[in-house]
Amino acid sequence: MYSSSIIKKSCLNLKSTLRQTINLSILDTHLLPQCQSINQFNQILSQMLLTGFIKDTFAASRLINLSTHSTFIPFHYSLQIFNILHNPNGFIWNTIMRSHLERQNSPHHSLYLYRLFLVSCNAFPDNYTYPILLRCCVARSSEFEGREIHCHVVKLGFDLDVYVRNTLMNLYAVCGNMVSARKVFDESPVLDSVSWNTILGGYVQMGDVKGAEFVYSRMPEQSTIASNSMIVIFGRTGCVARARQVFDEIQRKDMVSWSALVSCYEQNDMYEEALVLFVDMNANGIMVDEVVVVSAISACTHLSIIKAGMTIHALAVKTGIEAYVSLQNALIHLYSSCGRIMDAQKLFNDGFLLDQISWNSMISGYLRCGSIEDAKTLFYSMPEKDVVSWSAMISGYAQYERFSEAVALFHEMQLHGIRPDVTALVSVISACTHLAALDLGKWVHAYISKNKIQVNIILGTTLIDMYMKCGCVENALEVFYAMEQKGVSTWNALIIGLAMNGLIEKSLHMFADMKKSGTLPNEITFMGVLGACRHMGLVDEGRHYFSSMTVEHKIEPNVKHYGCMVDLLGRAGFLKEAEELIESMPMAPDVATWGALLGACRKHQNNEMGERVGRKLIQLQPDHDGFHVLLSNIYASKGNWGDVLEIRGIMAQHGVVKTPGCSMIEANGVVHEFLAGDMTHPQKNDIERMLDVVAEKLKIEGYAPTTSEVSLDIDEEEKESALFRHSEKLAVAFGLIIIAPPTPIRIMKNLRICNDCHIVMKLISKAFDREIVVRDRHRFHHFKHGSCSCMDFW
DNA sequence: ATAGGGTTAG
Repeated sequence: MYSSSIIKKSCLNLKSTLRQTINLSILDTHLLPQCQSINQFNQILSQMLLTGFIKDTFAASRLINLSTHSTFIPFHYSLQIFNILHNPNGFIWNTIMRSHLERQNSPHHSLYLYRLFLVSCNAFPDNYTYPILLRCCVARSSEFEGREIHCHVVKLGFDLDVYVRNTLMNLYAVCGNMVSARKVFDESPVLDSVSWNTILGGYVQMGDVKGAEFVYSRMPEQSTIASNSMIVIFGRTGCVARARQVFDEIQRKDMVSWSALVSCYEQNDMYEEALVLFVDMNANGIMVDEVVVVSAISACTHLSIIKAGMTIHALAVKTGIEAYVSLQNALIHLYSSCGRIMDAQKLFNDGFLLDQISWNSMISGYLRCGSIEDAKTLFYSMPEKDVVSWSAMISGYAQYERFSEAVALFHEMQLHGIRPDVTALVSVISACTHLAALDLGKWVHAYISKNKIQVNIILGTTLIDMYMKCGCVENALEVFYAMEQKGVSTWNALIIGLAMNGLIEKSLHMFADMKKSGTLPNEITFMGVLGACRHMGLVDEGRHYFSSMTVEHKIEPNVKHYGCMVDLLGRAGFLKEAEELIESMPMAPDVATWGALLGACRKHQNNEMGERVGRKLIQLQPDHDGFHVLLSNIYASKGNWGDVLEIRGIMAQHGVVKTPGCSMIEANGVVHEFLAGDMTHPQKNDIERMLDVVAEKLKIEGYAPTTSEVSLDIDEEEKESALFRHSEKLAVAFGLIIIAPPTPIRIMKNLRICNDCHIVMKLISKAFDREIVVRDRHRFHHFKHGSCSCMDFW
């Protein structure tokens, strides 16, 4: 029998052997990385449990440290080991708290453990503990908890440790409290490079250029890191030249130095410079990573240079960084905004965890290339829609003239409680303009005022345009005068709008004001000015403005300007001069130019020229309905039914269908549509009766229908009845029923108002004492007391 | 006796 002391002794020997073996062979620092799998780890762990070696705090420390640093060991495993340890030392506590923060991203657990740590036996927080805890506070962005930790630091006497002080500084800086951060900095007995970088980084993050410059200028050594920070803050505050200067002065530029400058250019809309620098960076053999590549791609997107973008994409693939989400997003944005929707779609479909911007840029990409349905499908399948998604979709509808859908979506957006941004507002107002939905337009305007939304140039101009095109000149002027900043487009909307509403003198006056204000007129402005002259037949003024374009403003007239002049001259009866002007044009006259001349021939009954021009036009654009109709009208007015039939034949041959006249009228927020001869309206009986009343009253006023323009070879009575069912007459009858005076009856027509309807509207305005506003495809007619604002010239 | 901690930037 062995005595117990011998057993004890041999056990001790065994233990020490084991300890040495295991300690040296497995737990030694240099051999630790050899543990490569959970199996190997389990072997070590079970050996230690079996031998009781686990109770050795030093060995346990190594083990815990190993486990928390190995990705193949789940964190809860480490936690279990921690829980069976009897007396974890400070090192173990620190390790497990750090692991909670870094691996679990649960800083609150670390802070909770700290409380247990404080009351545990045989272990005390040390100077390593506090940087961890302070990082936890940063992760929770809790300055309050940070202050508490700061108190402990001071009480326990660790506040002279430079690591602790640097972390404290960082905490205050991240929480935006630069005063406290600066206090810690200023009161530090020892400052190392990290201290300087930290305080500098704080100012950079706050966007405090002065603070950053102050720190930078006083640094004992302006490291690359610090210079990089300066490039960043100069870039963010628009000081591009200074950023460049700092960059040039860096002795040893690293990847971030280059990258920061690329991004500085990119953020300041200097996309060419950004790309040049990116190329330069490559030429200098600097490594690139996903961040700088994203900047470069974004520059390509802004410049719409798809080729460079694709080259960079290839570079990214070669570098092996193509899987980064930020890069995927940037590429999707690039491809979708450059019209390569298929490439974008592929990336999008393969993409994983793509951000909101990708969804939005796919939607705008689809819309850009006209795939509205795809955009719509994507829009409705999005997990989350933000204002940008809604705005993109609404403006897409508006751009493709799907105005009622734009308005409907705007309403839907309201129901979802999304506050519209300026883009959405602009789109919906423009939709209102086209739908003549004045009520909604006014509502949107009120919404803008109520919510104090800044009316920028675009929004203001859109509002002016809307009011002008709805015939509300006063409201338009009000918007105009209230605008702080005005652009060319603003003046243009005003000039064109006034002219359109018959206020020619005022329109030309505004043009003079515009010149006085120093805003340079452009091609559109002259469309408005010449248009104004045209509306009133101001031939001399028109000639003057036309020649002033080249002489005074250095603007070459385009086809449209010529067309306008031809129209002006032609209408005034200067047919010969008009035709000569066409022949003198430096560019090929377009269909509209000839069309203007044809219209003039019709008006001045120059049938010889009319037929010549008409035939030419039909050849030029065989599928245009208007010219056939005009020409056929010329024949019809002469009773030349044979030629009328021939034109009809040509029309049938080319499948030309006369665009049906269509008038819209808004009543109580609902837009009603009437087609010529269309009697499908639910209130058709009332309308029918009202038409009879109108006919009665007009007869008293001495009205006789102008049937000569009806080019149908039918008898007079039928002609009269067809004439009396023109869409604008149906609309006005409906308006007389449903809109109570003194509200004007507002009608919008797709074609130009015909002569007969114009007469009828004047008579109605007198006989019923109503104000009627008709907007045809050209301009406005304000009927009041039997006369029209166009003075019968249109 | 011993291991471990902090900052910044595109």
